[in-house]
Amino acid sequence: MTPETRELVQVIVERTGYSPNMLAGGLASKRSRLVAAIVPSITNGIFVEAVEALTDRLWTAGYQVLLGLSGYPAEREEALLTAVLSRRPDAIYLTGINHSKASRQRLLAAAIPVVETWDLTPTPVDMVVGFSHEKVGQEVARHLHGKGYRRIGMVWADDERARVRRRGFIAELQRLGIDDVETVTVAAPSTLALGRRGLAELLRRRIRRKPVDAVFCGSDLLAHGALEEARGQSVDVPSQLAIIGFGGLEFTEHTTPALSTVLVDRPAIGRIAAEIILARIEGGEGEPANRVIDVGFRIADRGTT
Amino acid sequence: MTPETRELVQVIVERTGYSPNMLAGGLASKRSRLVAAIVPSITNGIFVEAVEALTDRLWTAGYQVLLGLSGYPAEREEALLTAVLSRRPDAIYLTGINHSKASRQRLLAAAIPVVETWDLTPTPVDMVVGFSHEKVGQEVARHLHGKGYRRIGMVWADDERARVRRRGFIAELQRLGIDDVETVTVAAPSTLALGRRGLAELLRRRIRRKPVDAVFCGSDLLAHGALEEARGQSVDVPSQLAIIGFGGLEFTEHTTPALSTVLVDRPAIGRIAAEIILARIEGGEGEPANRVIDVGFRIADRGTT
DNA sequence: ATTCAGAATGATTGCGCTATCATCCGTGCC
DNA sequence: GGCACGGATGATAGCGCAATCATTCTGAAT
Repeated sequence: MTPETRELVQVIVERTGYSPNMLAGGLASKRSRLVAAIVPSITNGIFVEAVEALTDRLWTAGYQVLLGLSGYPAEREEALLTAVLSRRPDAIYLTGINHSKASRQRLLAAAIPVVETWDLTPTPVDMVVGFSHEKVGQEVARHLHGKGYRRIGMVWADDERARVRRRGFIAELQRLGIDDVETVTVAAPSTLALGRRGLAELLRRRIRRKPVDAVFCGSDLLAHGALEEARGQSVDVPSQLAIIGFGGLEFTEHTTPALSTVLVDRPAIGRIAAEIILARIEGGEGEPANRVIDVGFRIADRGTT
Repeated sequence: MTPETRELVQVIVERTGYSPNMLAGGLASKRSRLVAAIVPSITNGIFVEAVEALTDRLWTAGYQVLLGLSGYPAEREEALLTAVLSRRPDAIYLTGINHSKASRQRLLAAAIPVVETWDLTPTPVDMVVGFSHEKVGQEVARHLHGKGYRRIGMVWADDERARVRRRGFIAELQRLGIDDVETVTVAAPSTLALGRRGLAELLRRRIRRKPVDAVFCGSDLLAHGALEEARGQSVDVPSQLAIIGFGGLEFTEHTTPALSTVLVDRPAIGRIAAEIILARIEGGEGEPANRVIDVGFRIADRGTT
C-alpha cells in the first residue's frame, strides 16, 4: 500500500466517521483489550487512586477498564465476577484476597491473568500486589508502645483487612505486656462521622476508669473524626490522647495537628498491577519472576502521636 | 421446554462453567449492555459519587460501566471517545458540556443516548443533568454580601465550570457595588495544599492594604486548605476572615469551625443520569419529557461565614 | 533468462451469539 | 373430519472483524 493510498483511506475514515467494532474484533481475535477492575467502592478514597493509576497505565497500552463495584462487604462479588467474565476481559484486577470458592474456580477457569491487591498471601489465585496488614498492626503497636503509651484503644470499621491489622496490633501489644485494648467497632465503610461517634463511645466506656491515652483508628477518616471529637471534648491531642490512622490520605498532612498515619503508596499498587498484567498479556509465556509483590508501608509519626 | 429440562441445563451450565460471551452477544444483537462514563478524574471526590451511583443503578438493570479518565483539562477526551465508542456502548455519560466539535459529531454519529452532567445548557448533545454554575456564583456573592462582607477575594482552580462560577460571582458583586475582587488562581486539580498556598498568596498580596474579609474558594478542598492556612497564620475564622467552599463534600461538616459550602446532591446526578439512560434504552421511542434536568444546589451557611 | 525465497496482497473461514424465518404441533371452530 | 390459527420449536444467516491460507509480486542470485 502506497503512502498516498494510506492517506486516502485515512481521509475517508474521517469523513465517513468509521469506527472499528471492538466487539467483533474481540470475538475474532479472542483479545478484548479490556481489563476488569473489581473494587468495593470508589467513594472510599483508599482504593480509588490505585484504580486511577491502573486505568492510566493500561490506557497507554491500548486497554480499557471495566469497573465493577462489589460493595461492603463484597456481597456482590460473585455475581459481578460472572457478569464481568462474560465480557471476556484479558485480565482482572481484584481488591482483597478473600474470594469465595466459586469465585476462585471461576477465575481459574477464565485462564487470564488475575491480580489481587491490597493484601498479601503466599497463595494468590495468580498474582498479588499489596502489603501485610498484620505487620501494619504490629508496627503501629510497637510505635505507640515505644512512645510510652500504655492505655491503648481502637476504633475500627469491620472489614476483612482491618481485622487482620487488628489481630497483629492486639497480638503485638500482648507481647509487650498490654492485654486490655478497649475496642469500638463501627460499620464499614468508615466515615468521619463514625470516627467522631467511635471516639465518643470509647471515652464514654472508660468514664469510670483512666481514659485511654492512645487510639489506633482503622482508617484516616475515622482518625480525622476522632481528632475532631477530641477537639470538641477539649481533650488535647497528643498530650492527653494520641491518635494514629491508616492509609495516608492527603488530608492527614494538613489537619492541626497533622495526623499520624500509616503511609501506603496507593498509586503504586495500581501501577504495578498494570505492569504485571501487561507483562503477562503482551510479554512472552515465561513464568513471571514474581507473583507476590510487597509494596510495603511506612509509619508517619506526626503531630497526633 | 419442561421445567426438568430447564433444570438439567442449569446443572450442566454450572458443572461445565459455561459463561455466555457478551462480545458475541453484543455483536449479534447490537446491544452491548455497556455504558461508557467519561470523567476527568476519580481521585477528585467531586465526581466519583455520581459515577458510583450511576454504576450501582445500571448494575441492577444488567448494564456495566466502562470507565474513561479524560484528565485535567479534558486533553484526552477526544481520543478516549474514539476508543470508547469502538466498544459500541449503549449509552454514554460525560462530565461537562464543553466538547470539541469533532467530539460532538462523533457522539451524534454514534446515535446513542448521551448524558452530559455537572452543568446545564439549553443545547445539550442529547440530555443534560446538572445545575447552573453561574447561579452558584451569584448566590454565593449575594450570600457573602448579605452577611456584611465587603472586601472579597477568591482562590480558585482554573477548570471550565469554576470559570463560570467565577463569572457569576464577579458579575453579581459588581451589581452590588463591589468591583475589586482579589483573585488567586491555582492549577487544577485543586488540593488542600494548593488551598493553603492560595490563601497565603492572597494575604500576601494585600499586605499593604486592608486584608480581605471573605474568600470564596473554588472547591471544598481549597477551602479546607485556606482554613488550615488561616489557622496557621492565626487569622480567626470567621471574625477576621470568612471562608466558603464549593461541593459539599462530607468532611466540610466536620472541620472546626464547620466549612460553609455549596451543597450539591452528587449521587443524584449519577442516579438521574442512569434513569434517563435506561428510560431511553429500554423504554419506548417517545421523545423524553425532559432533556435538561436541573438538580439545583443549596448554600450551607456554617461556621466559617 | 530462470529460479526461488520472501514479502505483499487477496480470498475465505469462523469467532459465539441473536434474529429471523420455516416448520411443526395442538387447539377450537365450522 | 377438515381447516385455520397461534404458539412452540428448529434451522440458518449474518453481525464485523482477525486469522489463515492461497496467490501474486518483487528482487536477488544463479
